[in-house]
Amino acid sequence: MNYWLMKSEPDDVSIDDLAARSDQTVGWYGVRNYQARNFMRDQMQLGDVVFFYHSSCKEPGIAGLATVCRPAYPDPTQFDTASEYFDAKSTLDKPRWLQVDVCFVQKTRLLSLSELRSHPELAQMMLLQKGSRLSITPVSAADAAFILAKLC
DNA sequence: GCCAACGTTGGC
DNA sequence: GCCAACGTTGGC
Repeated sequence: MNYWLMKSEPDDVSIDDLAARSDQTVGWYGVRNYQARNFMRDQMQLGDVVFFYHSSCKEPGIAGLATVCRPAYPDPTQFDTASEYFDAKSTLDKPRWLQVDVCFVQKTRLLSLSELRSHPELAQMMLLQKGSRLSITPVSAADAAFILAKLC
């Protein structure tokens, strides 16, 4: 089992939005970065733990926990000409972009980015590296345990 | 709104 | 294959 940090803009999908869905599940659409896609394609497994991170907002940070409840499959928005995520270079038999489904586990207190940075134990987290912009990053088991302890 | 850092594109 | 120009991310 692996641990991941996945960024979502709360104006788009927040942890509350996820909790409010009838199936408490969301397809993680819109990833248009190859490295992030490859994490989903090659490494994400059913049951992996997801730290649900709110980005591009007033208080960026970890806002809840989720789990991977469907492994990678084609992101439907790449075929939707009305979508901002439409990709003309993608075809049905050769889709470029993938998504996983993520299922709500629980909302947590907000563990802010500044608080994450304040812990030297987490200094090597990919999220915290200078210039890191990836929307999906792996979290080591040790870092995950540390974060989970801080969330409770 | 600014801007640093990174990713992608496309001409050569 | 190089690399300049451009686009995007995302914290501040």
